[in-house]
Amino acid sequence: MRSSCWLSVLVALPAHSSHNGPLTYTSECPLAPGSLVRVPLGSRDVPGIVWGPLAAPPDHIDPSTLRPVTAHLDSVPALSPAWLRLVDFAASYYQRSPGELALSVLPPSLRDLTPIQMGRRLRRALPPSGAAGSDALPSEPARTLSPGQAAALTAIRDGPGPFLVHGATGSGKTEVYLQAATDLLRTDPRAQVLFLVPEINLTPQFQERLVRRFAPEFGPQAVVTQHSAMTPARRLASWLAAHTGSARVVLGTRLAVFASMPGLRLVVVDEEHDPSYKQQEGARYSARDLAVYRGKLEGATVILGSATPSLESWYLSRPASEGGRYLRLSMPERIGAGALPVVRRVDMNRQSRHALLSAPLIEALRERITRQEQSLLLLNRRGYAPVLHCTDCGWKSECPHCSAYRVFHKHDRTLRCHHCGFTQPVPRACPACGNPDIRPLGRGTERLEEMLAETLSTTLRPDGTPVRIARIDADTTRHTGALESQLAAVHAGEVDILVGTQMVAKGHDFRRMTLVAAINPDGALFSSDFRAPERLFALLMQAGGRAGRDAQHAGRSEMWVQTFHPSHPVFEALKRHDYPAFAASQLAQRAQAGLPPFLFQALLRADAATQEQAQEFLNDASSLAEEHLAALLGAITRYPAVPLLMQRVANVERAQLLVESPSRPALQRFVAAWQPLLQSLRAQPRHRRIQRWAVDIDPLAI
DNA sequence: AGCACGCCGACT
DNA sequence: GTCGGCGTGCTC
Repeated sequence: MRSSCWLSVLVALPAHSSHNGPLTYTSECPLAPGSLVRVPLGSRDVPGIVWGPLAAPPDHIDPSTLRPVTAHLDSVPALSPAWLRLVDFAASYYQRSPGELALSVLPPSLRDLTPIQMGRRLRRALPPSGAAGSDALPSEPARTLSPGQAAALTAIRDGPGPFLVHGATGSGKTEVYLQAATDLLRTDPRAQVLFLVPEINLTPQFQERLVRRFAPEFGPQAVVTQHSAMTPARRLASWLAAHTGSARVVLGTRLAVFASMPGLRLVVVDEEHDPSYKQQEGARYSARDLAVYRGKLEGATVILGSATPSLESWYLSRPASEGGRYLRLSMPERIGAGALPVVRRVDMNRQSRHALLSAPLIEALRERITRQEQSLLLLNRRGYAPVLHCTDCGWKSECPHCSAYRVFHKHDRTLRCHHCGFTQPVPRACPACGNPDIRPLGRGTERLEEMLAETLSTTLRPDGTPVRIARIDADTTRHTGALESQLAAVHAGEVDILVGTQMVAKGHDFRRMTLVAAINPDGALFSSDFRAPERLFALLMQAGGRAGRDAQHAGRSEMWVQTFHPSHPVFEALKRHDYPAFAASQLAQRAQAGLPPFLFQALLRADAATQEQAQEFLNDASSLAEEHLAALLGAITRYPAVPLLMQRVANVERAQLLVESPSRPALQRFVAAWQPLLQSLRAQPRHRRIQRWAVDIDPLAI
């Protein structure tokens, strides 16, 4: 047997290993780019992806040391050139090795199975869909479009895009996506459509709707889902269905932006402003931004949709005459259910000093109970109280491992760190001075639920039974299925007042809910995070959208905001449901302060045992850039290393260094040239104590 | 990232 | 005398 040709092959070596490009192997027969193979690497046998044929082995290497490809997974068709180009772009843009990125976005079974196991797996046909029981769902016909929807759909059919569909909750954005998709699926029997959503378990209604709409016309296997929480077998089956073209519609989370789809014609990014589209570890890619790039690469239409777009996308959708690159499609009217909720601000300066619930809000809750309507109270802190403190010596429940307080959870009497998980029983007396009088400080959802029960203990429902209060947060939904069953109870009308964190503000329609109240949203107003107001506005708009979607209750539904700053511009804009005005004022501030989207940012982050070690590494990296990359620094601003806001987590000190530039290409060139310097710096004995370092391009928080 | 090779402490 | 600690260094 003789090996007659050379191949470059991607393997999962990280960017900060000495060589991170494709490796060269020999093969008896030429293999197409995108073929899945297994190759020897040191003493291991690892999965690889054929990058391309090589006319001759690279000259820096002795050809006789080259090793042959071990196996070819020929039961799986090769990945397309377009897919390889997407991976190549993403790897270079986010500063990772192409091999590491490519292998990390494929289903694990594709990496782990040998050709024989794969062949066996493929013969044992498994229904690919994650949407089990789809045939039981009644079909849903296309709906008649409002003028606004029809105009948006026409624009999407005509133009190349990308499109930013801006429409309030209930304006019918989804129907526009569905009809745009239906068009393409009907015209071209090979066409495929990709729907991206922030969190799949928060949008079961969306998933059902896709199945009801597309399964009757395009077959029960036409819709598949892709997200990382699926079992390996299902994930593989879904991936293969998309890869072979048998699935026409793929619904997935950010990972699905890398779904292999040979017939991709349309990508929809729903709730495009949602931060979960940005991967927060490993390759820190933005699935929304990659979706736009992928659309351009493959000639597929891209639709971004939101009621509260990210300021980046909003700015990119300014008029083309001003440099905009997306086409903005606005759908202002709320269809069917009618009016948007009335926004009411409660000035907490006029309420009794430590009241968590203002008197008018309590009154409004009582009214809802009388009318047998539901209310939702949002408080973004789980647990009973965020801190426990000693009235005598001032001790506070700090976490010994993190720069954070441990949260008091009353139901199991524990102090828990929400960052590292460190949990202890609540001490009987102050650990510092022995004083038995230790008290909770501040309020979380658990305490709100308790206070509410006390406050309403004498209030009865019309049938004479007590008020039913439920709480949904990360603590009550720890077990699988718990979230679904609790939401089902709310939908079934078994709950009068729902207390929850922001996890209940997303995705769900609560038909009988006529009151949504933000209990204490002020924290975000004066946060050091410049994106905090944007996130607050999106959250409150989205939360308000939960209310009154049922025509029967429309017009009576209200969004309440308890605040010490009732005239703050965020709340003024919210009151008018005026996202464009809010965006305009935020953009003006961003432009003046020199912040994104008017410039581009990258973070260099480092973890070490001490803050000094971490910062030393970053500042040395900065000096190294000064020394060696002077020619690239023209349009670049570097800042000194600073501790992260959450400085220490699980005994690891974290620091970061911000780099920014008004020019994205200039920032790219600089960071790419910096990378090898950073690797050599990390290898120096002086920086041996650095535990991890990473580059974050377009960071969401600084 | 793995995994081997390599040179120093507590165990059968 | 070995088992094993994790510090450097290489992987086509």
